Amino acid sequence: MTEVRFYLLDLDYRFRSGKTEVRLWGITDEGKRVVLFDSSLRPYFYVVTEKPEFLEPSLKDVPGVGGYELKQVKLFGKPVNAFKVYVSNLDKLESVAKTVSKLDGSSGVYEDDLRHSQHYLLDYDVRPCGWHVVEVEKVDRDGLKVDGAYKVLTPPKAIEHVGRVAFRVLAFYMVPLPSKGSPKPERDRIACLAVRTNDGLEKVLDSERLSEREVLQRFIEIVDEFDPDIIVGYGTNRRDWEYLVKRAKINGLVLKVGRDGAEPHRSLYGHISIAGRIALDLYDYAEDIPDIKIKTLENLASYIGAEVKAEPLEEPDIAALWATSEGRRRVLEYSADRCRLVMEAFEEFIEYGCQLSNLVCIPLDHVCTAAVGFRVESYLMKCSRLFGELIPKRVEKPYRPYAGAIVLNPKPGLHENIAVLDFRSMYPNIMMKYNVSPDTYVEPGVEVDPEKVYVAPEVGHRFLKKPDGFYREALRRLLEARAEVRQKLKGLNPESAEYRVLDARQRAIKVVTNAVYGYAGWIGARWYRRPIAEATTAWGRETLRKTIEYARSIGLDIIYGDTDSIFVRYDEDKVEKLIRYVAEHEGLEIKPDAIYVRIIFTEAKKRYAGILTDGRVDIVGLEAVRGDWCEAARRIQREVIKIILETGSPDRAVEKARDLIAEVKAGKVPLRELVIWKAITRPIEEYRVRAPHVEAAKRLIKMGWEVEPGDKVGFVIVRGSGKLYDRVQPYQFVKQEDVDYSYYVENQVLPAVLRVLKVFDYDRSSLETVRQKGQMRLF
DNA sequence: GCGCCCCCAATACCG
DNA sequence: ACCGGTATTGGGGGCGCG
Repeated sequence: MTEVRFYLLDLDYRFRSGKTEVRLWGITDEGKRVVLFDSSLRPYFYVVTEKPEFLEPSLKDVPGVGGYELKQVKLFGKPVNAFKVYVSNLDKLESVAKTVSKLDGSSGVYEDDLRHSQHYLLDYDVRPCGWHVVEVEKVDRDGLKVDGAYKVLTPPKAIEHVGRVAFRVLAFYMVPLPSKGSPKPERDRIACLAVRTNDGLEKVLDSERLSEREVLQRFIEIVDEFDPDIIVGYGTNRRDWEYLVKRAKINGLVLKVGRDGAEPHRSLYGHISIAGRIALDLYDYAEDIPDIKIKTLENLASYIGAEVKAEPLEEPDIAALWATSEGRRRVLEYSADRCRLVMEAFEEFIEYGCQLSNLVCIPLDHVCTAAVGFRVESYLMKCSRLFGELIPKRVEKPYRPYAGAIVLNPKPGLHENIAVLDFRSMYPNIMMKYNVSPDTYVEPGVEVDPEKVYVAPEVGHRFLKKPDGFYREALRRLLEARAEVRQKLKGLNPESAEYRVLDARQRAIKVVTNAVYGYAGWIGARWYRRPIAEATTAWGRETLRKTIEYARSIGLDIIYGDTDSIFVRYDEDKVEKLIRYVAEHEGLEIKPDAIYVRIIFTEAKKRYAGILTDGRVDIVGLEAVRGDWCEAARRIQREVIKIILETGSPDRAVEKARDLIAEVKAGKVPLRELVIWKAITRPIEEYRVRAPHVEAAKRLIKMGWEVEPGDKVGFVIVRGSGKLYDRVQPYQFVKQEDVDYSYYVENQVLPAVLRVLKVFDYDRSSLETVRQKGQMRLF
């Protein structure tokens, strides 16, 4: 018997010699790559019953049931009896559960909808991207690409951090050679494949110097020799892995890159899995960053501050470039550069990814693709075990909207010295304060001593004051963990490795904390309870109203407010007084978040721009920060805002605006700045209207390009007659001379600029005419 | 046939 | 495949006008 300390990379399971065997893929504290086999968890599900003695005889007779035990568990906080039913053959679990659910005396089956590996993570003290200690015995298991294989004798135990894990990381970037439109693996071969490892290997496999078969062969060999723990790329879940697998097949090869010799495969959740390794797609990372409007690798690179060295290429140009030796050189350079960017972005991401994976208990490759709701849910599932809560099924419920937050009408104009006061984590703290939780909710009609419940304003939902609800406990753990991490951060050097880890940890905790309220109101949630979300926003509105009322009563001038914030004319003493009041009377923390030296409000809510004490300009909600306005309009609006905020003089902004507008009018703007990007949100045939971006998408599709929901299409408005949708072209096909500049002036730049200038009583006539040498020049 | 008004679908933002 | 609140644009229909 030996003791092994290991970091868990990934886990999967197999049916093997009559048992369901979980495979834990990890790295030991000695840097050995290992796999641990654990067959101790028998597949199971629960059946809830009111009359166990009535259900038991028939349960006994159900074929496939391999034992059961009666348990006291909870369902939405309500104690219930349930049999934990073991099933010897995992494949039969579904059908056995179905049979059992129909037995007389059954009040429903639970947890039959969880995968075996999920049960393993829930029931054992095991977390992905975390360290564990385990008692094992060495076994022989051929054909696995590991330094050691072990049988688990007693289930692993999570332990505190042992040391840094030194992952072996391989980045790759594939360039296909499309013949028409989007590249198709059945038709179009690979041009080149750039590979790079974090121990210094850099290679571009060129299908001109080698054959495509040799390129793929070499790639498989590199994976085999280097034996990476993580393989990372950009757009790999959606395209590259499937492409490589298919091209390999066409070339008579099998893309054996798994540590068990298997090919990559698509998992139940949509991402690509590679046995024993983590397949990461940084596209998913980019998707999580709202500041990146168009999710290209270049934009991700510039977001993280990485330098793009090779000239970006457009996919339609690849084939033509590949035909010449000079062009080919450029493609090769491009792929190598992109591969480097993938590796740099990986470095930026990995700490956060691991922390998130560990926190919510979803393996790293899957946590990246998982939507926020599922991350929260996974966290709650792990917490639910501490409560003896059964995990509810996802059941379809009708959508019923409910009231949300308050937004105040701003006072339009230019204001000076404005402080923004924010509630710290308002919704999570409200949920904790009033014990808002699925298991403390008292249904209408149930009689309870009014002293024992909190009653939400406006909506009247009731929640037991005691005991602590499941959400209260789950949120408390998050808030306390974050506070603890932030405390530790204070004493650390921001450059240190430990700081980076802990900072990533606190960011991960924050993301999950802030999503719990939204989760509770999501009809797809296992723990969906509309009254929970409804009560939370009701208390939120009440809290903000009371705060505003008090602020006014002490003479603070309120300029604006949204959900959990108020903007007031900064008066230090009064602000202090307000903070104390909120702490004492609401039990919540409000803090000055920012102070604007100057701030502009239009008539509209959720749109303003201000300059901070350090000179930074903040733009919120306006066209300048929207991805669906062309860059020219955004840039000119940004310029106007900047001048007004820095100088306080709208006049000067108007002058500058005239010049910039004249440039657009004269066509002195790069085409790139005229592209309008809009997302396609559904299959194209489902659109009921002829919108410009939809027409642009249709044109792309006609030319062999794939446009799927979630993709953004870039289009330009060209000269001609008819509706806009008659004059729209995908930007790739537009020549500068065809551009309809007057559209851009009238419908993009002027609206964006006037939005701001109207606040100062300018209208389009102030921008329209430019007096020059005594002459009127009209647009 | 044209301009005007209103409504609606669609998108992206804020917190 | 996280919530509700919000602003905005462009399409399209109905209406009056002559």
